Amino acid sequence: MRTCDPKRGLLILDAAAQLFAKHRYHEVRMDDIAAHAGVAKGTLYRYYKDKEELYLALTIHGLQGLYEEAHGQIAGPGDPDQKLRDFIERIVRYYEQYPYFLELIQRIESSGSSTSLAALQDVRAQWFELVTDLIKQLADADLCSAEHPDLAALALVGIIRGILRFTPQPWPDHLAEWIYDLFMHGHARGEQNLSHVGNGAIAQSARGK
Amino acid sequence: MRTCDPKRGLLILDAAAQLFAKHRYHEVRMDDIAAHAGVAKGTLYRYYKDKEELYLALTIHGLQGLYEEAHGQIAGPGDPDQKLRDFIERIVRYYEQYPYFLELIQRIESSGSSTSLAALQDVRAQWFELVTDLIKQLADADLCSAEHPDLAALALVGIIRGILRFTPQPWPDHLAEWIYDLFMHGHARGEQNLSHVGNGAIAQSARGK
Amino acid sequence: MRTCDPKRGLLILDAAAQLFAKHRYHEVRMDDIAAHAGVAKGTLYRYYKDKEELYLALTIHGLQGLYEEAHGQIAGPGDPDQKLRDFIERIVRYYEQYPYFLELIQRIESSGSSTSLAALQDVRAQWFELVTDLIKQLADADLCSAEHPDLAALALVGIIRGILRFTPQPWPDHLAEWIYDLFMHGHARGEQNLSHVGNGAIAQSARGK
Amino acid sequence: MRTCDPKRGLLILDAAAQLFAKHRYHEVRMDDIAAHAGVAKGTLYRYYKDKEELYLALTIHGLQGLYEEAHGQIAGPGDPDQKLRDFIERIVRYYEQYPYFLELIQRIESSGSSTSLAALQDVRAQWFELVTDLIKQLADADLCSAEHPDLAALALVGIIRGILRFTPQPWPDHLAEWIYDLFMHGHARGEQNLSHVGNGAIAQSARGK
DNA sequence: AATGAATGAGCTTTCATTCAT
DNA sequence: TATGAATGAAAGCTCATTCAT
Repeated sequence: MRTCDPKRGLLILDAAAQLFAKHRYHEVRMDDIAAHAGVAKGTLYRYYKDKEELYLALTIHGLQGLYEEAHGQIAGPGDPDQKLRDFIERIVRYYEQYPYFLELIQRIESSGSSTSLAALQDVRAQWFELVTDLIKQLADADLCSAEHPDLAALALVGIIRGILRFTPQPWPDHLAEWIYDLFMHGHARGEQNLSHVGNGAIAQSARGK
Repeated sequence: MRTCDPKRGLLILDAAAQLFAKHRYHEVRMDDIAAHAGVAKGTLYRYYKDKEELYLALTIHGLQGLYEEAHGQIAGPGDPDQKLRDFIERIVRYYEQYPYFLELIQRIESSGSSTSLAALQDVRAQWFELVTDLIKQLADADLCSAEHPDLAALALVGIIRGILRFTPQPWPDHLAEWIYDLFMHGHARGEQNLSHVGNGAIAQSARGK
Repeated sequence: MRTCDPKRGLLILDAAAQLFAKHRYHEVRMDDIAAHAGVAKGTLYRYYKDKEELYLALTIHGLQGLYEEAHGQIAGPGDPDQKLRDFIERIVRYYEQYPYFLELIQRIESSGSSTSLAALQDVRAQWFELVTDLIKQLADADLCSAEHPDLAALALVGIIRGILRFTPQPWPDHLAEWIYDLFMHGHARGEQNLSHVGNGAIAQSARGK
Repeated sequence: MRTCDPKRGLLILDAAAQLFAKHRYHEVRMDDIAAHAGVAKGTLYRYYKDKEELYLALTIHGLQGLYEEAHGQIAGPGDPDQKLRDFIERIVRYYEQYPYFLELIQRIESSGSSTSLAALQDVRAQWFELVTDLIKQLADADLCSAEHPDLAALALVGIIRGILRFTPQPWPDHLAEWIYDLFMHGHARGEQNLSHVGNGAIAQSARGK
């Protein structure tokens, strides 16, 4: 749709994000989104062809934002190991700020036939390429295995997702670092790596406080 | 949910599983499920109160099945390290056989107010307790860190989910083992461990197995 | 649509006919049709895919009915001249009974892309073929010109339509006969042909009584 | 309807005419008309109160144009028979030039409550009076029946309409003359009169013209 | 006066649920 | 008990109309 006023387009997206994060797709009514965004229902359809496209735009927007945040740094020069730490930190922070995105990202599905579905595929591919690229940089610096960087990327994202999704906010400090350690060094020899975390906020929250 | 003929109840569940795996909740119509199961639409309502309950029953059934498969072995005696390897292997196989479950498991959401929602929470808790327990066994045997077994459990499940979900089948041989390695030893020193993935079972002896 | 209960299908069609005759397409709401037919709105969609198809079915049904009434007699043996008289009579009567059809017939248009649009074309072609055939029979019996039977058919239907549509009911007796005379002998020498009508009801109604 | 710039008013009317001729009332959107006329949507409402009035103005405009073309000649002195021939010729030509009018004219319906509906009734009455008047002139000159000039008028218009509407352009030569013959002399003795249709103007002298 | 983005009433359509058979 | 036609509440979507610019 020809977005006339970009600001309003984002206003709608933001309202939708909050609702789609709390409720399932079919539980969110266009009326609700409109009311939440403070616009008329018809306006939604000026900016997005239909409910599905609004939903896709939302997911794409989220991925895009995260991608753009990370891209500049990862693509640039620098120590790959530090880049990885920063990257994880960044995602954790992004989720802290936009917790609903965590819910949205996992609802990406083989939906209909919308044209903008292709756009989503693109951003997603772009995103995974970025993560894979980061891991390749590590491998090039001999900091990790050069085998299956793609699987490693999936694993990394899986860890982050799995932990953040089921750990209630606010998350403890050093969570990002803990994730880094697990990904790089594994849980088997995690004792020494976790030492600095065991005294921090993680242990508290994880043990039910 | 006065299940009259249990066989028919499962028939319905199975039909529903296939549809819910391929399409989103709101895209699956009760008509479709009925047609797929070869029963009349009204019959669905003899076995499940409504669409939501059918959906929950489906997820619970899947989790339960996986839980029961794993429980006997994990709870029993034996080498914790071997148990973990077997456990991962088991999940990978389960997903190989019931790929739709992979989709279903991540759709567990803060749904409505259904009474059987509690049942789902229970199975899920039960399931995570099982995984956490396994990791504790490892820690007791001094095979891994004793800190944050719950976070480690989330990470493990996250890795598995992340990889299986986005890796098209057929999966490479020894995928389960690769996951085990990553989880236990991390990606940093993964080079030697990964050599066998996709090339057959070469590196098994290298790690003393 | 798989018409389950044909009786109900006609019930709906009949209700729709009355409404479409009095109001324009966009002025008739599906709610109205449902209420008029004494069924629920959803039922309409069991029998007809959408509003357009319901509308087309209606027109087709009307044409079909008129066609079938006339076909048997025209196709059979007999005096062509008498057949023509009977035919006109028949249409006039049909319109008397189903005045709404008069309105519907002229709304046949190059509408959407519905598949049943083809069906409509068929019935219409069938119908005009019937009239043309009748005129050819007259020509074969040397009762009229053999030239342009198709144009003559169009003219005949045009006369009937033009008169009936703008003449308020109840129509005078012998109207059909007057039409026959005009079509066959023209208005120039109409005086003697109309003699029997001038004393009937036509003159009364036409002159404003 | 405070028409500010009459030229623009006609521009809109012309754009609307083309669209309403090809599509049904509810299929034509104000957006379409505006786009077609090259003006903004809001402008339409400066010239016409609402969609209905725009539609009525269009029909009235068409009828008015046809009326004005014909009026001067019919009302003036001259041979009634020749006037009739000219009249039919004129309508055929008018339709040839503005085929959409043929579609519009038949969509005059018991529409809403618009005030300008009365105006339409007026033009229509005016129009039929003109035709009826012409036929009365013929009767006065003893060239046709003096009975039911109103019915004859309806029949004449019906013939023209019926033929033009369903005969694809380009129409055969002398179509107007053929219509004249049918109306005046009927189809029964049409054989000699019709011979020239499509074969050129042969039979003119035969009828003393 | 002209514009066209915003509006929202009201329409079509869907589909979970019911219930007479 | 199983059925599937009927239901109608609820949703998505449209588009004539308005009005700030």
